[in-house]
Amino acid sequence: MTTHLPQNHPEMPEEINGLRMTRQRQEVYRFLMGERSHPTANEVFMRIKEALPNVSLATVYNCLEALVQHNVIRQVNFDREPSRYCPNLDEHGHFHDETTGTIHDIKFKPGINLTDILDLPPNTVIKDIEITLRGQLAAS
Amino acid sequence: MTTHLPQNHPEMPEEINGLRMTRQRQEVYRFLMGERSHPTANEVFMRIKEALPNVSLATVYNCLEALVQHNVIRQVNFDREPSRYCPNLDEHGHFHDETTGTIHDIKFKPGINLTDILDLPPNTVIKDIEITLRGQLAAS
DNA sequence: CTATATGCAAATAGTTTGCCTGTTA
DNA sequence: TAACAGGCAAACTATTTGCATATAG
Repeated sequence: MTTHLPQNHPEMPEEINGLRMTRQRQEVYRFLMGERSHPTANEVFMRIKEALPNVSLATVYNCLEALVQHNVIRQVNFDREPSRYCPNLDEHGHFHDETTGTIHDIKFKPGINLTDILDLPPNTVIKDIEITLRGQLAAS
Repeated sequence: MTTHLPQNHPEMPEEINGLRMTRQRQEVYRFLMGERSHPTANEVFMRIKEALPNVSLATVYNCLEALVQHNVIRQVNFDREPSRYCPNLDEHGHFHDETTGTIHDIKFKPGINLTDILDLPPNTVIKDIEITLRGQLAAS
């Protein structure tokens, strides 16, 4: 039975996409990688406090922003609700099930290129696309 | 030269989609209908103050929410920025040009049904779809 | 030793709420 | 006259910032 966590996770690289992986960033990243629930900053905070009791919410925000800026995770926004974070870097959308409050990744059907269906002005450089759906997942 | 606006705009119906069109809601709605710039609540507020000097920002928020709830206008959110409001009820997306800060409606190419390209779970009832793009509109 | 990251508390900004008054059906 | 809408200020909440300390290259 271990009483203390090691200072660093051995399987965690020192850097991801040029971002130095400090202990706090490691915990944030590790937690997100194992989650499909698209947690909020506060949920990440609550969870990694178990491993890092002194971590602050501001640091969690800083870590999340650093990871987003370095394309390690994605930030997902639903209306005016708190931002959520997603480890899935594939191009995909998000479905917000109003009944349960859960969020599901939505893939595109194979062979679909999103820009093909949008009537974009010429010479447009798209940096990011966000597709969010809201509705209900009826019981089958 | 008119010195005062009439109490109500003659061309404005008393009700839209079951929503009673008070003087404040009329001004908010009329302004939005003539705008393609997707104004924020504060921009609406600044503008309709010209016609209604005593209007309050809270009332503008209330009017906007009432209009959104009754499907008279749409609310558009970009990341964590202030909500914007759009009089275009057709299914469409929004492109945020980072260079100018402007927002453009993006139509879908003809014959495209959005749900056709999404790999949705069965029995899903979609209430709302939001597509937002961020990027740059290069000078042609 | 210099830059960067953390922790904490305070500040910020958009939005909402409470309460009282005014208006409308 | 009962329900709803408006105006104002205060409250709320997610997020950011300033600053002092700690850590890393």
